[in-house]
Amino acid sequence: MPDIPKTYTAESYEDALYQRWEESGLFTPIIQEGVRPFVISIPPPNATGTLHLGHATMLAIQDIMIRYHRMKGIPSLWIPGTDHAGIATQNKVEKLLAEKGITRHQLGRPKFMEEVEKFVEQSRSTIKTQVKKMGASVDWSRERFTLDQGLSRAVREVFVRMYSDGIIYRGDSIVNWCTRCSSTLADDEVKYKEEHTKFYYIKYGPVIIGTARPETKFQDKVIIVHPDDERYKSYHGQKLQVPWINGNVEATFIADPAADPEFGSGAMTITPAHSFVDFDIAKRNSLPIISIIDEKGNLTAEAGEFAGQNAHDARAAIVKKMQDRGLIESVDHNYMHNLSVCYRCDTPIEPLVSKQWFVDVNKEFKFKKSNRRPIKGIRDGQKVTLKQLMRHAVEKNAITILPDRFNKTYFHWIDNLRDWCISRQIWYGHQVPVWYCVGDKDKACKIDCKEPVVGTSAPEQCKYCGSSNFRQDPDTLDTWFSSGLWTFSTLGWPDDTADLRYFHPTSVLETGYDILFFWVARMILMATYAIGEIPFETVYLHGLVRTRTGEKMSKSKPETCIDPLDMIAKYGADALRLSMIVGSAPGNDVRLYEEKIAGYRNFVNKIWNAARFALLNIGEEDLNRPMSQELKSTAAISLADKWILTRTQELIKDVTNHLENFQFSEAGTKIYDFTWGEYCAWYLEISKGEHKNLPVLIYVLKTVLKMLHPFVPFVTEALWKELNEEKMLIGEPWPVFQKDLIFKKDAADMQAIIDTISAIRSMRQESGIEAGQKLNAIVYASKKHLSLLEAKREPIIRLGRLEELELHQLTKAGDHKVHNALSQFLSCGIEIYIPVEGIIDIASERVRLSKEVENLKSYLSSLDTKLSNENFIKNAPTALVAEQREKQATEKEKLAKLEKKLAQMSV
RNA sequence: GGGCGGUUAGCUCAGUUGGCUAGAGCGCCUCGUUGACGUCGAGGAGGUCACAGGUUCGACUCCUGUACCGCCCACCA
Repeated sequence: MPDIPKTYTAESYEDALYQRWEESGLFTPIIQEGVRPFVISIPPPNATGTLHLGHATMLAIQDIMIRYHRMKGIPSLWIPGTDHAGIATQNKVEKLLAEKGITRHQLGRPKFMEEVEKFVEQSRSTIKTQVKKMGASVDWSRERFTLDQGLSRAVREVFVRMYSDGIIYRGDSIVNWCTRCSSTLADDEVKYKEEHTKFYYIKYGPVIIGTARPETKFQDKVIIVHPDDERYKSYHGQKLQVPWINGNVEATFIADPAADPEFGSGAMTITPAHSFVDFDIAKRNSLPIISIIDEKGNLTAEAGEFAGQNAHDARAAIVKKMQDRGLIESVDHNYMHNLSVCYRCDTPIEPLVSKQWFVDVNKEFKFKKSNRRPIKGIRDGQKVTLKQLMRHAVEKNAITILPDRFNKTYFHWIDNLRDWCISRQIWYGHQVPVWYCVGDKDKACKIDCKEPVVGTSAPEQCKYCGSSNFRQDPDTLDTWFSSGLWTFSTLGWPDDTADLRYFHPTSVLETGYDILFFWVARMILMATYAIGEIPFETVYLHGLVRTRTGEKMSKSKPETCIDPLDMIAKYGADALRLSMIVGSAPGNDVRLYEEKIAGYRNFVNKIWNAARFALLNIGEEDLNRPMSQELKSTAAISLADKWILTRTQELIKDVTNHLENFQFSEAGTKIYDFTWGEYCAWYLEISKGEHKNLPVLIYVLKTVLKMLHPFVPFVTEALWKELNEEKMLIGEPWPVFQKDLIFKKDAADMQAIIDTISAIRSMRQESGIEAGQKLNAIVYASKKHLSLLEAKREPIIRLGRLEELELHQLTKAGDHKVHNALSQFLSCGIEIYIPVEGIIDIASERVRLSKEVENLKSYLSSLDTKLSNENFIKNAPTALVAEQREKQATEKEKLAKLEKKLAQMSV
């Protein structure tokens, strides 16, 4: 008999098990031509530090999918990796340096980069450890990092292609500028914060204009009015002199629909260089764009005497001057507006015009079709825009988004998408693959050869002046530019590798809904553009992990913020995994707290003990005996065996279906209920009293362990070893539904026994009979049931805690009187009486009985009305009608018996 | 302003083609040393499925509207 501890202590098994898995090589799939693989690219965690519960969630869900498919015998690849996360990582390192009083500028670019790389190396190894702690069965041999040589090559390749297709361009455009990061930000890297501020109404010649930012108004020179606004129709195109902050300016009236006649005076001035809306108006009307604020946040020469001052700080003085000049009409002191701030550092965003690199999402180019798994519906060489491609991929169902409500969000995002600013003025990242000739020292370049040279590597010689001195563009690319390539750059693209050919497109992209735009959409853009394939077939979006009260978890609130590593140390990775899977629906946020994890730890321990008990009954020789044949041999098989075998087959069907349909919570719940509520609570309990059928016991245990494995890989693998299995569970085949192990009738019979025992237990306790008190039970049943009950006499007595069990055949008259007894009438026709004379007060039983009669009556009346409704009979499925009829009959019979019984008690 | 989601037992949540007297875990109450498990076992209380209409033989489930909570997008000078 194996010596197994009474409780499962996760920490003494997990690391060793993970190591065994790794050493087994099973994390690395074997390419089988002709078999479609199952592939997940991990959403690469940022190389900024540690994993949080969001990562734990994604690891749990993805590991379930990977392990399931691996067990099904499908080559399953899960590629791990990390993202360099340019801005986030640079900020982090800058903060660390600031603690030592050092700035990145003091260090200089090369030294600073060394610091970053040191930090990142550390961080990446921490992340790797944590991924292992979760039990994630990723293929470490294919681990990638967005700054790897290969991936960097992919980045340059895409950049060059896009540039030559005219999709990437360099231009002066309005961008979100973070003055602290000294960098641009993409539109979706800007967050909004509500803020109270002053709102100024200012006289501008004949009109009153409103603004919250008077410091940007120095060069406002046009008055925009709506073309249809009758008040201003005669002014269109007129010029006039207007007294302004630093003297008079010449103002022009321009008609443009952007002006809302209902708002204020219906007229407005514009500041094209510092407002996205105004910039568009200026472009439409070919108006000059004058920068008032520079990249440090200071006022430019255009501000006259205020030049050089910080724009925000100068506001008061500027307002003062306006006031002195009589320009201020009024001030609203309680104006609410949304302040835009940097999503990384919370600094207010300054929209300004700057020379940057953009991806044009509306520019047509010739689509290049993949020759392996091309997107349907678009021809090779067809002219398309990136927007159209992104829309097409999802609209035509090449990509399925789950839950599907996110389709709408996705389309809305695409429709409002503007050109993507991809250059960043930070140091950490892929440097823009663009060079500029600087000429030679002795022979300064006379020809104007300053045009950008774009290429995958530095140019050798300037085609104009022959110089080989080039300066690479100092900017780096948006992090999402490289992570957008993730599904195929990790497989070796731009080379035509075996991996790329076999594993792309990937199967499922599983991630949080919060990065649908940041990342998911960008991957669709990049894959469809660069290789003419979709990056993945299904997008599964999980919700955010929140605190018990629904707040976002934040490290600044340690009392509610849960660290996955702490939980793993305390409850085990299996428990943590379950707590994030069961009871959560896709796309919905999950509230997590410690008791929940503790609950699943209890379940993990239950699994352990279920196996432990089985093992206490199984000898070594039994374990090692092949016994698949004996399973079906009728000689040794009992009713309980047939029942549990049937239930097991049904479970295989259910769990497999749910997993195929991404219903992880449902699948988990089903195995949980089966393991605890059927296998342990009934099958094992009943087996204690009778001759054990070892083949069935072992078969069911192993089958359940297999199905549990994707959810709780550690405890199941540990037990698998105790079962003397040589191979590891991770590589076992997924259970297959076997029709010949379904015993429908026997299963129903067993259910009748279970119901009988439950009824006895419930009667005892409801009447407040002491647990130690042994009782007699008198049971009436049909001939068929009688032999069943006879056969299961032992468990009924034991589990019902009876002294004696009297069995009688039910007579047609049903006239058996058992005086002063508790009674229960089961739907299957079994009648149970427990004489309680001298044990309890019979009056309370009367009360209980009448309550039950009332219940039954109201239920029956609802059935009656339903069945007397012609339309129900006509329209409802016949099976349902039959079922309801049957129910009506049995419940009617039951009611008659209950009423009779109640009458007998009135003595 | 536009869009999306939530509202089911005291708490946290399941409930996917509309068809069982609506389920689970935790908590609560009563009880328990039965050959694995007290990280256990038995039983129980507790819900007009937010509200109001509608469609349907039938609605927690579909439609319309309302209220409250939350999220996303846009951002009115």
